[in-house]
Amino acid sequence: MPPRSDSFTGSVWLRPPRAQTGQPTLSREQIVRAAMELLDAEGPAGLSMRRLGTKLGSGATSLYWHVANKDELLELAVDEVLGEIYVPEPGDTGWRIGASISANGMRSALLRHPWAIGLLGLHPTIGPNAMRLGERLVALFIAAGFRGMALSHATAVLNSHAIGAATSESAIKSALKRTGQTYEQIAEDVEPYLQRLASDNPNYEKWRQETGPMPNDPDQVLEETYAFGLERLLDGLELWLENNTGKPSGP
Amino acid sequence: MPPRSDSFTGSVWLRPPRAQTGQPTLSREQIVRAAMELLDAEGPAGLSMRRLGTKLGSGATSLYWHVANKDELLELAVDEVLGEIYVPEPGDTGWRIGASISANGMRSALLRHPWAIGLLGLHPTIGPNAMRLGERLVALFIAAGFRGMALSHATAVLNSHAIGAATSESAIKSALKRTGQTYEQIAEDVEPYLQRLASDNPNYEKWRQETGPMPNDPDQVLEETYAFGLERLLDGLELWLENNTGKPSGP
DNA sequence: AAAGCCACTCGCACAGTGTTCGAGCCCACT
DNA sequence: AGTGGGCTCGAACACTGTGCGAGTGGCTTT
Repeated sequence: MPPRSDSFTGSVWLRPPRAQTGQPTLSREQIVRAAMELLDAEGPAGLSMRRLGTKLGSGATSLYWHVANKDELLELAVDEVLGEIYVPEPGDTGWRIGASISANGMRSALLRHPWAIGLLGLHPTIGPNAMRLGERLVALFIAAGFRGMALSHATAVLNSHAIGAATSESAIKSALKRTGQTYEQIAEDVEPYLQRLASDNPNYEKWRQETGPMPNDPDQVLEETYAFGLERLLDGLELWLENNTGKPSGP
Repeated sequence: MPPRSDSFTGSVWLRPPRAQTGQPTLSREQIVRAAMELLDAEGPAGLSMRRLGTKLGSGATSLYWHVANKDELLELAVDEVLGEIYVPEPGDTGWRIGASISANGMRSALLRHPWAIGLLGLHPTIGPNAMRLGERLVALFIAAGFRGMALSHATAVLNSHAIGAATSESAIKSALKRTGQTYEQIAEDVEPYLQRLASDNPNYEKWRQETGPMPNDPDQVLEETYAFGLERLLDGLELWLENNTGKPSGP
């Protein structure tokens, strides 16, 4: 595999595929799939080229024929994650529901593969699955009435919300998973630290009173938080549509 | 430094500080600051314990007296990034402006230190700076009229937007920086790939027509995208306030 | 049928990583 | 004067990503 050039031309997505004869024992798809399994099972630390090689029953360096380097492998894996997201066609539902389904899909795909979250900021997501996702969303928002730059912005903010929410959620879930503790146990551990901080931060007590005691099902709360934000965001987009286009927001 | 236990009690933030005598040549603050400089200058790959040691004129393993491990060092660095964010007091401005300033601050802090973005999903941000940030935002939103769970959700969605937007922005900026190309050059490189994809994705052409030609100042466009989303989000929150509290949104 | 090309695999080696361990230093307190 | 402990550090271990060059097998061309 030729070394990735410094110019963008060397990107996985632009590089022409390799010629092929016979039936190679390894394939790029197979490698990416196996890498995802390792990542899902053991997190980013669980993926090394050597382990991936042995998992595939081949030498570690054989992988480099099919993939330029580990970075590129991860880029491919991220696009595969995005491939799991379903976005409805404009005719199927109204834009609000379509957008919700899309954002929900992105959030849950990222939570299913939390290792992908930390990779999103590294390379622009321009793989085929990312593009398909983008184009579907654009179709949805065109049908809603968005035009010009607002179209681009609207799709971007929807994805941003899903990514940001998934990031925050993943942080908490990873702590729960890592320590193996329940939410209550952690709350108990953190309590004295919070007490100490509360003296510096007067509003903190008020906040705790407002939100009440820590719930024992964090998953549900996290989902509520995400859903609340999504509804507010969609409300804001709808409002913009009403004020900036002749028609109301549509069916 | 005692090894980080698996329970949450072992977290940097909960562990009692070390006793101290004499004047040690190294300090935790110094180490974190130096680490941030390396990260800012050369990205995540630029930070190794050995390099950090030599930068501080000390042995690499000396660092382990002040910091449990590299992971914890990064956790400290992330909180330091959050410490750069200014959030106004409720009395200073209306809640909308205050929230905007806060979100802008988070976005720019993350863009100043892009390495922090990928770390946000790893551990919950409960460092002192993160807490101060949260409490300030809570104060702002209490003044706005948010109560109960909605208070918590509103602060969360604001941060999520900033994080998500910074993630997407950072992805693009890192590509520009890495290749050293201009936006136009990259667009030219990617063009044939896009043409190929366009045949599968019919709406893609429509999208390009809508958004027009690629602008030569991506920074401005990215900022616009972020700002558009923020305004929509704040609109949505304001709408919620109007429908769920007696008072209007306030001054 | 022979020859050669080329897709593909892989062992070795290199430079570098995070982290542990134990030895040591030197200051503060008894 | 002596001892404890905060603090530093060198050596070592297991492991990482990856370049290089040799090797192998099947297809294509002569």
